[in-house]
Amino acid sequence: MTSDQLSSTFAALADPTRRAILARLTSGEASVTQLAEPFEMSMPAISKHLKVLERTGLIARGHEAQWRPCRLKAGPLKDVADWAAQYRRFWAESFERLDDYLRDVQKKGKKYGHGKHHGKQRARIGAHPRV
Amino acid sequence: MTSDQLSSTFAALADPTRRAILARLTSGEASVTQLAEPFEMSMPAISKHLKVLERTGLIARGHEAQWRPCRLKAGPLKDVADWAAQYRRFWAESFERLDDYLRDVQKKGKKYGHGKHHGKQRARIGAHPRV
DNA sequence: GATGTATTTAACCTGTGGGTTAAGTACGGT
DNA sequence: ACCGTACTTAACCCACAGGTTAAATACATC
Repeated sequence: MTSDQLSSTFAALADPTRRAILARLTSGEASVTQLAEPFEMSMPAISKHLKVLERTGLIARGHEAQWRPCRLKAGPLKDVADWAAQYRRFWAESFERLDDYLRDVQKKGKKYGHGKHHGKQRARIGAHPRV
Repeated sequence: MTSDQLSSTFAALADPTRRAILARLTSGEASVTQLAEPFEMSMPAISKHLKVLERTGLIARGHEAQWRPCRLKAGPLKDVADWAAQYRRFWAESFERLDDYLRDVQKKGKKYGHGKHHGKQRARIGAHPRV
């Protein structure tokens, strides 16, 4: 999972129309026209959205007569979930308090660094998350 | 959690520089200059990235002398994790096979609908995900 | 082979995202 | 008071995302 793949996945998910399409596909395969139906949007627009989702690997497309049925491919969503899970401890309430405490402690030491030589800061807890 | 908030969070996370900044902030508060240091990018560029992260609620900023220390606010990441978790069963390998089976079953029934009257499809498993 | 349906492609418009440089603001130290 | 440091704002550029309409493609049916 390269950083670029994650970037395109997030970019794809940033559009509510595309998220709605994914949601719709959880109840099964659907044709382009069926997917377009809930939206006040031209077919080519939907077609573009589907192309984005396909490039990102979030859907796969079939080829039956004149239909191009879409089905959900949730693989990249696991990457998203895994990425976000790295920050789990930072949204846990208990950690918030711990963080405040650690910040106070840190305050006693040297901060930011004035002028050219600012010491590299150390990680305080756990390993560094993947980007 | 409105759909728009989720959209801006995903949009914010779609940029690798911003994700790197978040990762850096897991090891504690940092000044803008410190955050900028790893990147071959002008300060204003970093400043803009921070503004995006702040608007999205992913960081909060302090005000100490001429420094604007940033700290991580992981709240929105929980929303991301929760959203992605809705699709958990779709990336589980076991489900893939189940899905294939169900798709075959469905194939026996009417498909897509020819002409005007295509029947509304039913959800097959569980509830509909939030968008 | 003409017609209708499903979908994509092409050409185009507009807004915005991410970068730049240059100037402005705010603060501390001497 | 002046200088250096930290950071933001302003003005600008360019690429691209998301939408449009109109035309092209692919297939099924009559």
